[in-house]
Amino acid sequence: MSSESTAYDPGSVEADAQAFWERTRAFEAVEDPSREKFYCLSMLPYPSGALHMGHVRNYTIGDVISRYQRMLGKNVLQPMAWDAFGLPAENAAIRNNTAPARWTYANIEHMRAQLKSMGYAIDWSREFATCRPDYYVHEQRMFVRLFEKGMVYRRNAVVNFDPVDQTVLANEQVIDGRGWRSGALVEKREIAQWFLRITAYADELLAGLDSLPGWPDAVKTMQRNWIGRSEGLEFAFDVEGSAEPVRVFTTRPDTLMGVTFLSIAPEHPLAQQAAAADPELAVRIAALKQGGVSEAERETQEKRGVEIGMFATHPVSGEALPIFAANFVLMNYGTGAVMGVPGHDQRDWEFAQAYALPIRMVIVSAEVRDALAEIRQHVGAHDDPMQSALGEAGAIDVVDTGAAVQVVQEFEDSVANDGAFTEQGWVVNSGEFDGLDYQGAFDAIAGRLEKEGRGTRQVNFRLRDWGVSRQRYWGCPIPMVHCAVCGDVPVPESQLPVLLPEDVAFSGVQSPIKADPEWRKTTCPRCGGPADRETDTFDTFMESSWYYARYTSPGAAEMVDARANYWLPVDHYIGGIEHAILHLLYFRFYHRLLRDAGMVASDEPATNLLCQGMVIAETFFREVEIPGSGSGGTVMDKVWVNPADVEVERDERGRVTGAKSLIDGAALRIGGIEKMSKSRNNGVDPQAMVDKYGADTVRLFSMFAAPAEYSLEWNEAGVEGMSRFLRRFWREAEAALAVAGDGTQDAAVSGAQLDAAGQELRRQLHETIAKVGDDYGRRLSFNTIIAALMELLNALTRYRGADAAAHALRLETLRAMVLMLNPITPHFAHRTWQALGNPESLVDAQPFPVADPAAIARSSVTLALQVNGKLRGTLEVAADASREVIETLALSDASVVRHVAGLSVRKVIVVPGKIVNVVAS
RNA sequence: GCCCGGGUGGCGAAACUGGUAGACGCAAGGGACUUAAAAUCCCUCGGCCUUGUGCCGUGCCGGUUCGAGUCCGGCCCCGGGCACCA
Repeated sequence: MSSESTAYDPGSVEADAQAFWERTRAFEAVEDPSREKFYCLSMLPYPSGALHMGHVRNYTIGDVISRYQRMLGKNVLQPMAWDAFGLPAENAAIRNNTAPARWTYANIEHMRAQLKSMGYAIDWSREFATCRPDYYVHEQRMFVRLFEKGMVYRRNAVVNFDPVDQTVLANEQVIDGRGWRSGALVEKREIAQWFLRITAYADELLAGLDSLPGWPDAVKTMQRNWIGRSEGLEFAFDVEGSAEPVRVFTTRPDTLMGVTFLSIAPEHPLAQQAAAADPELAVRIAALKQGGVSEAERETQEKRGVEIGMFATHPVSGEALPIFAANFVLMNYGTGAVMGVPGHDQRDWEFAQAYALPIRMVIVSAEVRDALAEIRQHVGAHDDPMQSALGEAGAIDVVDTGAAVQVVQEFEDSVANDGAFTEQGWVVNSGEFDGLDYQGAFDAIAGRLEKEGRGTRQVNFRLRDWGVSRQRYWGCPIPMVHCAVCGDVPVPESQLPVLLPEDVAFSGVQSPIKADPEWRKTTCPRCGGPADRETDTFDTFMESSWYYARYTSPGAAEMVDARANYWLPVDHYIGGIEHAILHLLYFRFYHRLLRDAGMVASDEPATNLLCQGMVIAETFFREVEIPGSGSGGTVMDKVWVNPADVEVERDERGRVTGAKSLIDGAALRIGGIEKMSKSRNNGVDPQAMVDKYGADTVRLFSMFAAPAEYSLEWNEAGVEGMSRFLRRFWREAEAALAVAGDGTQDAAVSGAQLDAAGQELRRQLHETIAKVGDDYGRRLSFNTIIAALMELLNALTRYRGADAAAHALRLETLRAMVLMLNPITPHFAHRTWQALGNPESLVDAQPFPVADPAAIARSSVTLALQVNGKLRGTLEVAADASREVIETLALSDASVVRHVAGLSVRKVIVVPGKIVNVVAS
């Protein structure tokens, strides 16, 4: 920009600014204990091929926070890396007949260039890819050290198994209970896997949530529920004809007398014992293993059970209880067995209905308890009140107890017909425990079983240990050796890393390191005899659990070095809400592992967290006929058309009435707004948007269109609106410079020199400065920042002042606006800042503007005037007007007088600076 | 099924601590400028009617309050997660 008129050309503006930042190494962060640090971290991308809008949104939010903190004078670190191991590389390798490594590295090159074109203030000197040995060697070393500490163990666990392809499937690869490639019904299969003892930290991970005021409540609540601390009783049922009892855990020992059956996992030893003795039963039990392992599938599939022909003994009543192997009980979780209380657990209730098992009510509401007590007075204390109430109702004095009998009858009907009574209540039908409340019955029943040596009170967690074994190739090799003599032996640190070969032929049927008989051959580090390497690789959550720490210490010989404690914990972490539980829990867990290894000094990895919403877009499709399977007919299928190739049609009120293809003009159907995805072909390519409008416009739109936490609907007309705003700003600055010369003169303005319109503009400027600073720093409300700056530009455009003071005010306003816009549109700000007469670069810690309190002060305020809470007008009063004065003015207002006519005024409520409400009746 | 969110004009949204619902932007309609187009500028824009400082209106039903988009109870719908997608 110069004093002669030029159009805003984002291409050259952005290229210049990016070249300047690169040349001056503007964003390379250097540890400096004399300065306050700010570590701003965005979740690292998986290099899937090309940047998508979700990345753009995530990294723009992080960049805005980073650049704002930098303007506050902080020493900001904003790094980037690549979460480079994972399943998609294997799928792409099969599709493209290439090695996963090559595909991954090519994607990284492409996506890095795309990120750079967005102008993010990233310290690229700290970049890494997690698939490189110099990254994963640290992970392997950590693992063998954790093994020595007893934090790692190996046991059997269930996986999805495709019986046709003979492979383990990820949950994502199981669709409607079938393998995604073979279509075969998936089965559960047990295989040996490695686990990290995250449950050893369950209490701490739970308690630590209270020390995170900067995390969203939704995330903390989800994590609390996921960890799921509960207090209960673990106890044993003796089994007739078996030496081994069945152990169960329950949070509801008060319902013990309502147990009418037991459910065990199909893999439970007792089920296996029964199966071994009866081939037909073995087949039926094996059939229960059908279906995937995911909780969602398990909980929504039909509850099925097989009676195994064995009976457990009720520990109090001695009653024989049938034992079922059931598809909803998993061997991995808890004891692999649960007690069945159909009266008070909904799943057990449904199971009992399906298998005609008795439903016994042993807990009732207070109302029913009272009704039973009333009936008891009439039938005598020696009788079972419920039996009497129901069985001998006719014999009871109907006048006195009819209502009570009805209450009990309705309760019983509801449990019999509508479902279990799952609330806590009072115990009935339970002999010596009758009349106790939840806690009383818990203590009495737990106490009795403990005294008999049959059970113990236990704190139980829903959280399970972290299974880190994956039967895949493209991951970090697990550094263990299996020796026939010595068992499982960790690879000595001196022999690390265990390298993953990258130059492999990959068919997808089996991992190359499993297929290659040579790769696994090694010698036992302990006895020197022949041994096999572990051929499983780590869960890729392992890499993403500690990458944030590695950024602080590039090149360190260990995971991190002393630099980590300068930067950590992360001051602001930004990523998608879909990571609320798994990633963010592993992240918090791993930080504690680092702490307990003496590598970091803090307890939590990040003090503030922002979870951004998804990016969504309209979908369009046309229906086509494709040949149907089988007898030669056709079926309708949908062909999805990208929004970039669609023109929507509207009626004269702006409502969408239809859509047609820009390619062939064909009419299209509108499929609704959904998450951007390949399957719906509604992804909008960020690169195309940057090429067309410039990165600043794309950044501006993605920050304006919705609050960071909400879904963001991509809408190209909206992008054009953002482009218009920047062009208007550019023109306004040019016009100001055309009058004011080169803009170097002092722009300081005192309110006294300005006319009323100038004072009003200056007030709005400083109110905007105050609001925008608050929105950036405290509220993280970026859309309202942009709206406020648009309002200010509208006001500036309308301002007609023409004297020297007015021109100075224009420059003051424009300079402040450039600074306020800088975090969001940094290229644009870089150029306009210099044009406005500032020789220094904006990026060099220009302080964020500070509001002038004198400009904001008001002499009068406008109050809303209400009668009985309904708006009846407004009232202009002096800012320091007393309550009495305001009341008097309000009651004499013509509109108020009219609306209270015929009523008497009861009171007048005055909320200073806001409203006056006259209450009349 | 379970856990966590969300629902405000034709659309994205704003209303921050219970205090003037719809700022800002998009779309649409009308106008100006222009040979024309683009660009730009101006006006209108929740619904209803009796056009009034009128009535109704924040998913639905009920409650608390002088006052509810905001708080409470119940329901409906949509989205995220559910441990091997990342």
